[in-house]
Amino acid sequence: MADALPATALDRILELTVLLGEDMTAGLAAQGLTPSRAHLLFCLHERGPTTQRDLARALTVAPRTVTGLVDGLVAGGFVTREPHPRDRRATLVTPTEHGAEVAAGLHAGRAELAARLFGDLPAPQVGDLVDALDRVLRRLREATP
Amino acid sequence: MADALPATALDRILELTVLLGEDMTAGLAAQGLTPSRAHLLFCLHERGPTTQRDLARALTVAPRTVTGLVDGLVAGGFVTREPHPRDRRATLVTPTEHGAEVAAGLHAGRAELAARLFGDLPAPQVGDLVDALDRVLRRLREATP
DNA sequence: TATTGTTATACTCTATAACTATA
DNA sequence: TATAGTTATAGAGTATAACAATA
Repeated sequence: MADALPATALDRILELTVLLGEDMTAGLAAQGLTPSRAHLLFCLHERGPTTQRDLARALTVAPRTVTGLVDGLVAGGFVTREPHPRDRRATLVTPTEHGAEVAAGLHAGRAELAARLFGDLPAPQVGDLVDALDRVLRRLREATP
Repeated sequence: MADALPATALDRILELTVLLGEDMTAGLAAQGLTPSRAHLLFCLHERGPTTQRDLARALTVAPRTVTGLVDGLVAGGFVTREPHPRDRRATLVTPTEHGAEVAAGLHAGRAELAARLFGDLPAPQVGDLVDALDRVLRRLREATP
């Protein structure tokens, strides 16, 4: 029991991971999205219409996985598959109006959650927290390249 | 762009979530475990031989899910199903010698990871980090009961 | 010949419902 | 009647391999 502080810090982060995951998954489910589909939709929101191939690369996921995710998003009315104007093999996954609104909402929701979690803290404390997390992230990347 | 600091803090935590998850999943996979199976094995390590029913309660998971997880752990030689001494309906999931060793290793690995991430930081800084995370966790629990 | 997206197959995790054996 | 664990079925996410159409 010489130094339990690091272990406590890790415990808190793991707990935060779980709670944050549950919170976000529940919020997404309320809109008819799974985390993976939301990730794809969000990606689309940033990049505009994109081929499935490029989506697979952007999400570091197998092409087959994108087929399934897009199938689900099409069924839910979030995106459509449009023909690529110059490559008849490819399809351009394109957000519908509804999909674009939801994606914008996700973006706003993220800022809202951040405000809920950190908005009340004095800025210097949030700054210190960010610095500490940066250090931890750096160490994690060093050991796991 | 009035106050991007909370958003940055959330970004860091989400990134940490992803990296930590990958790091742990890879470590578990190297030992032939998935995260869910490791969770069950770890639970068993803390409680000793346990019925599947109680495992389902402890992991907040459907009984059927426990059947599948235990099937996998039995196939991997981590646990066995032993008859319950007083209730012939129930089985006591029991770690094998190998399973107990792996579980102990998981425990040690967690402390190691904590040291890797936070061991070099001065104790007061780690303390501040824990405090900040506690505050965030409290807010998350308040809003999501 | 290389690339895009598909079908086919398989595995993990999860859930609900119906069933068996036991309490 | 209630409980423990199973089978049966289902759906999400992921992966690999083989294949079609197109480049």
